[in-house]
Amino acid sequence: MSVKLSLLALLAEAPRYGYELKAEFERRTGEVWPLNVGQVYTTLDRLTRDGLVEPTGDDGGGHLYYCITDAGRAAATQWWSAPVEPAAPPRDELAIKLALAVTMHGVDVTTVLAVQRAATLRTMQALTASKRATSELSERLVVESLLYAAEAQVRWLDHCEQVLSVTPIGDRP
Amino acid sequence: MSVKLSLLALLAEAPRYGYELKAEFERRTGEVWPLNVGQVYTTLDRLTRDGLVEPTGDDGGGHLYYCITDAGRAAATQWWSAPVEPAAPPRDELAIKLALAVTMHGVDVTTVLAVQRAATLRTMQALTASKRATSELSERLVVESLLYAAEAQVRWLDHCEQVLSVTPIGDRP
DNA sequence: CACCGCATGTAACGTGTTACATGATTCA
DNA sequence: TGAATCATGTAACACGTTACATGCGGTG
Repeated sequence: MSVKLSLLALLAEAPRYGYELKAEFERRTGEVWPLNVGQVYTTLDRLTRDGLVEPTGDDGGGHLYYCITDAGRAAATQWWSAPVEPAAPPRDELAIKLALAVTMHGVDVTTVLAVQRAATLRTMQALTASKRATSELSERLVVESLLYAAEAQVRWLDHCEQVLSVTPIGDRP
Repeated sequence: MSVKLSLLALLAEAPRYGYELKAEFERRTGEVWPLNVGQVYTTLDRLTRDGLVEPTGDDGGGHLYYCITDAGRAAATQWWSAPVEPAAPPRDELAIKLALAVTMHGVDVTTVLAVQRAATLRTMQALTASKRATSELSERLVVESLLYAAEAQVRWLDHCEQVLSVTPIGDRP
C-alpha cells in the first residue's frame, strides 16, 4: 500500500497532477525507490475508484489536477495516526531462504551466509556513498533507514553462523 | 517471489503434494507467516506454467505429487547461489511514511514516531514470547531475524527523533 | 448422523510494475 | 529540424491473497 498511501498523503497536502506527484515523491524519498510515472496514473485511477480522490477539471495548461475527498482525508489521517504493521510483517525472503537452507540437504548454508553477507556489505557501502549525496533531510533519513536495516541483517547473519557452528548438521532437532 | 521460490526449493528436495508443501513450509518457518493452502495451488499452477515443476500422476491415495524439472532445478540452484536483493530493496512503508511526514505540514512527526516506537516495542515483546515457544532451530532463526529488524527499526526511530530535535521545523532544507 | 481435518482446486480481487502509445513544449 | 523532457494514459502481466466449493475419511 506504500504507493497508494503516499500519493494520498501528498494529495492531502495540496491538489496535484500526476507528474507532479511522481516528482514530489522522489524529491522527498530520494532515488532509492524510483516511481514509474505509469504507476502514478494507475494508482490515481484506483484511488478514484475507491472514492478517496477526485479528478478536478483541466486547470490551465494541460494539467489534470486531482483533489482529495473527505473519505480520502479520513484515510490519510488514519494512516498518520496508526503505526505501520502492528502484526503481520511482510514475508522476508532472506529469512525464509535461510530457514529452508538450514533444514535442507545439499545446500551449503555457510556459503549462502557468506555470499549474503558480502552482498549486504556491498549494499551498505553503496548506501553510505549515496548518503553523502543526499540534499534533503527526509532523503537522508530514508537512506539511513536502509543502512540500519542492512546493518541488522549483517548482525543476524553473524548470529546465524554462530548458532550453526554450535549446532552442526546432525545435532539439529 | 518468496512463496514461489520456497515451494520450488522444497520440490527440489523431493516430490511433494500441495498440502504437504504448506505443512513443510510452516514447519520450517514457524507460525509467523501462515501460508494459505489455496495459494500453494495457485503457485503450483504458475510454476507449472513456467515449466519449473510438473505434476506427476496421482500416486496412491488421492495425492497429486509435483516434481521439479531440469529448468526448475536450475532456478533453485541459482536461488541458492545468488544473494537476496543486491540492489532494489522493496519499498519500506515506514521509511516512506516518515520521509513524507517530515516534509509535510499538519503532521505531528513526534507523535508518529512515538506511536510507531510503541507499536514496534510491543511487536518485539510478542516476538520474544513466541521465540520461547519455538521448537525448530530454523523457526527460531526466523523469529530472531524479525527481532533484529525490529530492534534496528527502534534504533532508527530514535535516530530520527534525535536528528529532528537538532533540526527543528523551519530550519529544514 | 454430524462434524472435523485432510486434500484439491477455482474465481476473483488487490497492489505493484512495466511496456508502450500519444501529444505538447522546450531548446540546441 | 530534431531530440529531450514534460505529461497523460492504457494494456498487460506478476505475485500475493482470500473466499468459496468440493470430496474423502475418521470419530464422537
